[in-house]
Amino acid sequence: MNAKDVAGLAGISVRTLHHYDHIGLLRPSRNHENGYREYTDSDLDQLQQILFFRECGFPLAKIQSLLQNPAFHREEAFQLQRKYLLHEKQRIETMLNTLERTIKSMKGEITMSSKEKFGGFDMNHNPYEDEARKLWGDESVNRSNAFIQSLSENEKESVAKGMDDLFRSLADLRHEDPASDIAQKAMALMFKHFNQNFGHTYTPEVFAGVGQLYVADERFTQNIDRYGHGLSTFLAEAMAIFAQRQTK
Amino acid sequence: MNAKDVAGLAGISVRTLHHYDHIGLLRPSRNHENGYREYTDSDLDQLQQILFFRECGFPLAKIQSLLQNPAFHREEAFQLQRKYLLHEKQRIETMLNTLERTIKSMKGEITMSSKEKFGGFDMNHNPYEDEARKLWGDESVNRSNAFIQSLSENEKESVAKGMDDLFRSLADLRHEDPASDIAQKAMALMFKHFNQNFGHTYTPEVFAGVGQLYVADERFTQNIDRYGHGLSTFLAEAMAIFAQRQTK
DNA sequence: CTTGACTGTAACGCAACGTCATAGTTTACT
DNA sequence: AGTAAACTATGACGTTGCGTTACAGTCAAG
Repeated sequence: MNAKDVAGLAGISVRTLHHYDHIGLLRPSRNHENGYREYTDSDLDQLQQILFFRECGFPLAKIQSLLQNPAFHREEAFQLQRKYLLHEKQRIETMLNTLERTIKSMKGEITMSSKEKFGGFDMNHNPYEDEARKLWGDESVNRSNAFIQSLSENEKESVAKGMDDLFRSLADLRHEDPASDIAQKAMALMFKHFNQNFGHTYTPEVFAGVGQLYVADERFTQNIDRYGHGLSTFLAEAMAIFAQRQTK
Repeated sequence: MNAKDVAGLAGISVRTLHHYDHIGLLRPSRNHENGYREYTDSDLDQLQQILFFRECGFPLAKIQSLLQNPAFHREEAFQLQRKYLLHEKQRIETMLNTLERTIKSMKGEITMSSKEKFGGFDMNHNPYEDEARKLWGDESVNRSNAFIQSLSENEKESVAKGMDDLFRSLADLRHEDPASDIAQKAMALMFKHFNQNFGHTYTPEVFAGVGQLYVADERFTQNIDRYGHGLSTFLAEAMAIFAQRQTK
């Protein structure tokens, strides 16, 4: 799908897509002949996420770090966005109330205090940023997450892409033996996927480190286990075994 | 009332008030001793209007020109804002729908077309700008409105302030003889008010010209007559008589 | 009478694009 | 086939609506 059609679909401008590409928020693949942008269905899903978060008032940079975070969980994101939209709806209803009361007070039917006249305007601090931080962390998580830190800005962008799919496809394996053939083959794929997304700067040691992070940091544990109970423990072990076998 | 309290009331920052003062959108009076800003109740009403329009997505410059326009009508503005808020509420409900369907489609319960995934995002062209233009015009009206054009930017700001009150207080006079004492005294007050708000660049001839504009341009006619049927005609005559008596 | 909270202006900074300008590409139509 | 119209890409600068210092005067409390 080309940029123009995507823009039309999503109700945004082509320039906006260029911008998101430029800052690394949404990097579509390119037609190798002419360099034109080509958006896949997965890109569209990402764009939807981006626009939802944008609607919730998140700055693009924060959206980027959220989507990049390995602990990011799509359904949880949707629930957060739902909360925000319900809150917004409430605010708008308050403003409608304020409006109608203001009209009445103009006509002298009622009187309004100064405070009342601004009911619904206060949209200053959305608690959603904080909540998002609690859910997926941001700098603090990234700081503990040394291997992400080691990446250049240019490499960071595509980390989260496919993370969701990955965990989901791995969920069914969690009752297998971490050392089993099938589990280890999956780890090989995961390693490959990580390396592709992290720009080939990925050693088996770091890979195992991430596995440890999955059980050590409960934010990761909780989110990963949502794909299947015990998945994080399984992954930690399987990743460790994989790394061990790689290095010797 | 000082800036800090106003900001707290309206849920905005003091810097925002400074900004609105700077661009001439809301110029409070000053404490002559120390130059501190002092907001009257009327200023608060103006601020409420500004915030409503801002909420509707109007750029500050357009808000300014709207509020400046002599044909501006407060209740009509409220109705327009009400329309917008209802539209917004609708849009949010659509997005909530999109969200819930997306979650379901994620779980494989349903399938969604690409178009569906972006339901509710298109908030590109709000028809409210156009509607506002139809209601009160903008450049086109200002252009026909030569006396406004002749003013410096610095003088323009406070034009609309009190316009509403003025028309309302004049409405009851519309059945009087335009040449009567009471009518002419009202015209004297109106002339004074205009001069104060237009920065003393106001001659009786221009004053009469404005009166002609009130009956010549139906946008003015319609809006003014909303304060009382026949008010525009009455004003045109009374203003002409007043001007005539002033010049000889 | 000093300290701290508050006020002012001025100036730069910033996010998220809009808006050219310039140039290669594809489509549509003679 | 030729050519105009429509689309694409990449800079690069412009714009809106404030946030954020920086620096200075002012006022209330101890």
